[in-house]
Amino acid sequence: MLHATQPITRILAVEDDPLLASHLQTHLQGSGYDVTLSHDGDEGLRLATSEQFDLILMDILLPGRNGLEVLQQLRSKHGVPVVLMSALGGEQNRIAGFSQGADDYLPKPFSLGELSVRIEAILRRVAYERREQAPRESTDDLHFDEMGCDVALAGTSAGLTPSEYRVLELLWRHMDEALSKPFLYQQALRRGYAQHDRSLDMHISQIRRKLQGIGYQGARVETVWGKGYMLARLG
Amino acid sequence: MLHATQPITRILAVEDDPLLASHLQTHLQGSGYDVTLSHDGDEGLRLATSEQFDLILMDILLPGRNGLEVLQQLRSKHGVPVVLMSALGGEQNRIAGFSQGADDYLPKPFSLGELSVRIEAILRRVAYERREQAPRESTDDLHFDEMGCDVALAGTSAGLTPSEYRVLELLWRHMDEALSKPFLYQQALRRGYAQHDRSLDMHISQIRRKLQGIGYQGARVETVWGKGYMLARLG
DNA sequence: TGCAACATGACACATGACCGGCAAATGAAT
DNA sequence: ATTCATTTGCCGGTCATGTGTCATGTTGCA
Repeated sequence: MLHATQPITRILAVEDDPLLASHLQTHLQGSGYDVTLSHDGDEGLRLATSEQFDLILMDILLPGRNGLEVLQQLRSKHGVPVVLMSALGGEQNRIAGFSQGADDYLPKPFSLGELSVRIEAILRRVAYERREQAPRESTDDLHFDEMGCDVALAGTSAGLTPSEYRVLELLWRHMDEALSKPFLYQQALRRGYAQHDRSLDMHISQIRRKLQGIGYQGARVETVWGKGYMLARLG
Repeated sequence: MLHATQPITRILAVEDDPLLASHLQTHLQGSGYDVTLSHDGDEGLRLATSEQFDLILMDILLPGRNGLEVLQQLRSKHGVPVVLMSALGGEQNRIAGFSQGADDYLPKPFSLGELSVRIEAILRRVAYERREQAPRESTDDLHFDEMGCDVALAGTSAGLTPSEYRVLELLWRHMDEALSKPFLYQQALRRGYAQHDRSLDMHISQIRRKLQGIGYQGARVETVWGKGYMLARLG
């Protein structure tokens, strides 16, 4: 069940039937997801590896490369959750799908409601696992509120905007490591970096101001001249 | 398989073919359900709205009003799970059914075993959702009248409309938690959320007005900018 | 050191998305 | 036809975000 909008959940739907694809898109967008469509296996694989998605929904029977092959390629590198769909209801396919690492398998026909329920279940599980694996937070450190897109220190929240949150979260995950502008643009702002784009600088500026505003002393956003930005821990 | 714990699950089967209807009744009663038969669309709709069923099983091709129409009428008020049956196996019909809010679609011919499996699955899912959304302990607070679709405070009722009631009930069940617009649209208005849809805002506006009208002070509907709405406890 | 080229910080403003309220249109029920 | 619930369109305001400009700081080179 989707309660609040996360930093925006992105779903890649790989489905060659235009009618079904369109319905998937409409329904999932109505449920608050950012949906990208692809109509064949090769393009799907390219998108899945080049951009960042929270979940991939894929037909098995596809032109180009079939869903199981794409899944296999994906699993060799990525851990992104994958839901397979297929009209081939046979146990064979189902088992093949799961053994390749699929997270769920929907035999056609299925209802769009059913689809939503499964997707939400998987996203919930993934979020839970991530939280479990996350390094423990010390009490006097920043607290990240994934749902609310905000961070807080000892109860006072910084009032970050979603973009600011995504930037800070990236920096936080790569503590003490310089991240390039192109990388930050791609991962946090979801677009390419152009030479005179000053958006990221604005976000950095705001993040600095807001972190100072709540009196955070644990780390500082430092600029690595000509390279990018880095969140540096302070002693 | 049905639990030993009652209450008995009631199913309404709307099917004009007497032979199939009889088979459905026999089989489902054998599985422990209380089955009511109806042979045309109008009567089916009347029964579905006047009595209370846990699931409705309905043919699409019916004398009187066809299954899709009945479903549409039903969905404007009820959330009862509906399973459609049809000899028309086309994608078109299937998708039409789902987009009207059907919970499942069985292309004829189907086995009675298959039917049982699907019914079980749906009932399980609905039970699960109910549990998820179990209402919180109501103190000496608002009194929810599920049947009348209204809430009251110390005897004075707010005069909510059905939609307003469903929205408020959802917010109530998730007290102090921001609910996204897509979620509220999906759950309370039973459709997807599109960008320039103002209906929910209107309902929220009315709910605020009516709650204030009966002098309710226990909680307030707050807007979480860019996220959705939240019912926040006060005091 | 002095200078040019460029990256960055800071500010103001433009754009578009989101929200509240009103009024009118649509739809369903009687 | 009338009434009520619900949806849609519009206006004005606010917020998130991107863009343009200028000031400041850094780099590299003479």
